[in-house]
Amino acid sequence: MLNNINTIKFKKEFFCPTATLDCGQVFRYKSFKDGYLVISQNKICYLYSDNEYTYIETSDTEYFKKYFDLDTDYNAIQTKIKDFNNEFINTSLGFGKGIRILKQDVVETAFSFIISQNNNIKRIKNSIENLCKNYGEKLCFMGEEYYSFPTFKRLSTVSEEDYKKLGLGYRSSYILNFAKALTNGFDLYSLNSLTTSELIKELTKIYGIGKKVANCITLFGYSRTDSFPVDTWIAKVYKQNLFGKESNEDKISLELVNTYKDLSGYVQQYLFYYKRETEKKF
DNA sequence: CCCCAGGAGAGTC
DNA sequence: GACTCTCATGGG
Repeated sequence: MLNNINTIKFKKEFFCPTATLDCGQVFRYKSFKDGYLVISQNKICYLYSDNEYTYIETSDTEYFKKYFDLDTDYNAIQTKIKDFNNEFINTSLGFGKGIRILKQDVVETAFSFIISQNNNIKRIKNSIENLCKNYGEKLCFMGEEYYSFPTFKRLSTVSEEDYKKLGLGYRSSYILNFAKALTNGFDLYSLNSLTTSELIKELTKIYGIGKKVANCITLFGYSRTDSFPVDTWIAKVYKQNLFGKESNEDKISLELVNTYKDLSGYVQQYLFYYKRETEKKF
């Protein structure tokens, strides 16, 4: 089979590989040559940039054009956010200027963020990588081996003990339960007609998915930018830098969505990336 | 030993 | 509805 690799070229100003990958929305990427290999489902691309452009080399050009949200005008989005005249947020816009919100597969996103709870990003990456290595399909791109994200059917046949051996801890039962539900006909794709709040309500019915993870799934898996996931970093930035008064994470999320509406997801990512990059300890 | 990490479920009131 | 405790696991 012949895999033609094409190159997509895009202005670098609003598309920075590092900012887009390190802002916490995605876990399957690794350094490669002058950039990164980015993997989604069973697809892969080589992402890198020079002084002026960011390049995507892949044999799935249409998939990654959509994945990297190349039809959205991030300059216009930043302009709208600036109208709120919040000094700290505006600083974060400059810091994370090259962030783009990825349009990821909803099933992969759901499994990934179930694993993410009460966990750190390094361990999350390792856990997901281990899932793919053990239960995904081995593939090859530019001489590099990589693994597809496992099907939920495959994941439904793994034992809870084997998940624990991968280091998934108490999340093992969540993963197994969710995989079985999908195998039994629970269809995440069919929920796309729901509003964002209806979606969150449905998602939180799943054992192991709470408000925060549900907001990540609606934002990154369903492209609902009227979502505002509140994790430890956002709770911290809300209190310390936005001087918010709420202390309950669910209330914080509702307040921020009520304020930023369809811009919520963008604001969330700019804030998360800025706060974490300037204060993280590793 | 402590605390923390992109939290959520179960129990209590 | 709210608060609180516990849940694996690795790292600082």
